[in-house]
Formats: sequence, structure tokens, C-alpha cells
Amino acid sequence: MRSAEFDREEVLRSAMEAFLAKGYGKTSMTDLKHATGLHPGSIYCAFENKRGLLLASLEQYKLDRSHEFEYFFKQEDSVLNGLRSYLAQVVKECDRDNIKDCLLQKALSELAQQDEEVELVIAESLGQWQKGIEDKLLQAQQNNELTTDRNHRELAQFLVMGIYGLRTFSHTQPEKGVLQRLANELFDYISQ
Amino acid sequence: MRSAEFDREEVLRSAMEAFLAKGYGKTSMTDLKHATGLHPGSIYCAFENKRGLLLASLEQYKLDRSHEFEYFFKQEDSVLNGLRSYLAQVVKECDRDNIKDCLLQKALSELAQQDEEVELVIAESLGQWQKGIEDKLLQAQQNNELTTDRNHRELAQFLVMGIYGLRTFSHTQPEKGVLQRLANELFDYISQ
DNA sequence: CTCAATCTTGAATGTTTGTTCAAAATAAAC
DNA sequence: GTTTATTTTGAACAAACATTCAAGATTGAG
Repeated sequence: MRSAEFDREEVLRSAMEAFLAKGYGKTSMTDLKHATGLHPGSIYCAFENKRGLLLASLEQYKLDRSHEFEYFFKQEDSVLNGLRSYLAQVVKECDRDNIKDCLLQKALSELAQQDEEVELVIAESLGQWQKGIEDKLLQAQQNNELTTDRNHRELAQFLVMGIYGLRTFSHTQPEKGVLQRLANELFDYISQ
Repeated sequence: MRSAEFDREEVLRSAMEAFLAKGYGKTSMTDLKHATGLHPGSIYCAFENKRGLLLASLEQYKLDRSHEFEYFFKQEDSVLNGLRSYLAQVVKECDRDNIKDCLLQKALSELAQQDEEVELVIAESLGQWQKGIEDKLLQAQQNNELTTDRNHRELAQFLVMGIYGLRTFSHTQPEKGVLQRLANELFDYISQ
């Protein structure tokens, strides 16, 4: 018997970074070897192949971001404040020099129409994220934090669309002031 | 002397389709040969290399979409109606089975941080598009079609963000009803 | 300490890639 | 019709790619 030497989550987070930096297709096994510290054979032993490593990375990414998401709401005294600080975090990510992207969104853009299974897995994860926002908005309505009677599901869809758009927008116009204002507009639209 | 046998715009539109279907990286020269009907040598003679073909395709795409954009406003009796039918067109594109994407947005997602020059060219084109929307909104304000006193530039930024987001959203939730409602919400937000 | 099971290593493999180039084909000029 | 300039053709090339695998290293059990 012998146990694996590497830490799975660490490896997956390194792989995420590599995929985010170059995209799935342009990230070579050599890149992944350098990023993770694992030799090709080990990667194939642990994740089947490059695509398997992507799938595992996407799953880990979803988990990480989901925990982070919940954390914003635990930190704040109201749902709306949680949402506000979550949006501030998105703006902060968009303001980075190198990697502005969300791995799910980037991989979806690259692999939609290329790999149906990956596309489905990503759509599922993004759907869960949307559901998370939906739940928060429902909760806010029940707390009377939201005066609007608009459907919380439709509000969540609009917000999700806005965040997708904000991430893309940041590639063409990265000034933080503009991004923050757009995020504020989104927040105001939701919270009425 | 001898003139080229192929029609440049036709070739570029075929190349666009290929790049849209597979993304730049995954579109091989063989794919491009089949799509355009040009042999590798001819492509290299006319466009320098694969990247040159992409740049030329992006330029042609910008021109085509820009003309299309203006057409919507010439067809309608008011700026706001022009905007409405333009948004309907975006929804229609998002509703397609195969290719939902805007080439500029897709290529930007793939090549940001990979090819600075291409990134710049794309950002420039998208900036011109945004400026076009900005001008329409200013015009609408001058026509008293818009009662809001909100800055037309900021409104344009919000709308552009929304359209980026709508295109991404359509990959995860392609039901036309939802997309149309989101587009309507965007329109209402702009037109007050 | 020994053995067996498993993981790690990295060179080798067969594809596929973008690109080149010399020969063939073609169109215009005279 | 001949010439000349240019394009078209597609085979050939080296580089890069994901993947495999057999040998070596390491771990834990008995």
C-alpha cells in the first residue's frame, strides 16, 4: 500500500489557475505539470486525462465559490448587505490585472458546442449559483428587506445576467469606478 | 498578372462561422480550408497566417454588424423602436441552436491575456459599438423620447453590460421566453 | 526486514498542429 | 500566341500536443 503524495485540493486549485490563465485548450500538459507539480503519469493516474482534470477543477471551483458566497451572508447583518458585499467582491475580481474571469463562465464560453458533457456540468453549477441568489432574494423578501413584490426568481435571473455582463465588460473597460457604478446600478435595480 | 479567384468578403464570412463554431484555437487550418475553400497556401498568401485571417475576420464582422445595427434604426420610426427591434434581434441570435455567440465577445474571452494586440483590436470594436448605442440614446433624449435625465453614456454602459450578460445567460438557460423578458427588462430600464 | 502493492517518473509514441515551398495552373499584357 | 507575373495547389516539415508505459521509488503490512 501507498498513499498519494499530493494534496488533491491544492492540485486542483493550481490547475484552476492554469486553466484560467490560458483557457482549457491552450493549457498544455506541460503547463499543468509545472502548475501542479505533478508529472503527466500522476495526472493520468489520478484524473484519467486532461479533460478529467478540468472536470475535477470545475467541481472544486464550484465548491470553493459556493462556500465563499455563503460566507458573505454570514458576515453581514442583513441579506441585502450580504448581497452588497458579494457584488463588491465581484467588482474586486474584475479589477484584477491578470485574471478577471470566473472559471465556469470562461470554460463555458470555450467549450459550449465543443463538449456537451462539460457544457452540461457547467450549466448545472451556474444554475446552482443562480438558485443560491434566488434563495437569498426570497429570504430578503420574507425579512421585509425588499419592498418590491417582483418575483424573486426573475430578479435573480436579471442579477445573474448582470454579473455575467459585468465580467465581460471589465475586459473592455477595466476602470474600477465604472464597474463599481454598474454593480451599484444592478444592486439598486434588485433592491428597488 | 492574375487576379485572386476568391471573394474576400465571402471567405471572411466563412472564416467567421468556423471561428464561431469552434473558437479560434480549436479551428484548425484544415477546418479553415474546408470552410473557406481556400488551400493553406492561398490563406497564407492573402492573410499572412491563421492569426491574420482572424484579424481580418474580426474587422469584417465589425463592419457587417455595424451596418446591421444602423439598419434597425433606419427601419423604425423612432430611436426607441429601433432599439427595441435591435434587442429583439439579439434575443433571436441567443435563441439559435448552434451559434449563439458574438464573435467579438467569444474571441475576447478566448484571447484576453493571450494576445494583447487582438485583445486591443476587439476592445476597440466593442468600444465603437458601445459608442453607437450611446449616440442613439443621446438622440432619443434630444427627441424627447427619453424622459429620464440620466446620463446617456452611463445608460449605454449598462445596456452593453446587459447584452453581454444576456448572451452568456443564453448558454445556461436558452428558453426564449426568459431571454425575451430579460431583454424587455433591459429596455425598460433604459427607456424608464 | 521483507514483500507486495501502489505511486512516481520521464522518456517514447503516434497524432495533429501551423507553416512553408516548389511545381503547376491561370489570367492579363503585349 | 507568347510571355510574364501572380495565384493555386497539396505534399512535406518541424514543432507541439495528449497520452502511454515500463522501470524505479516509496509506503505500509505482516
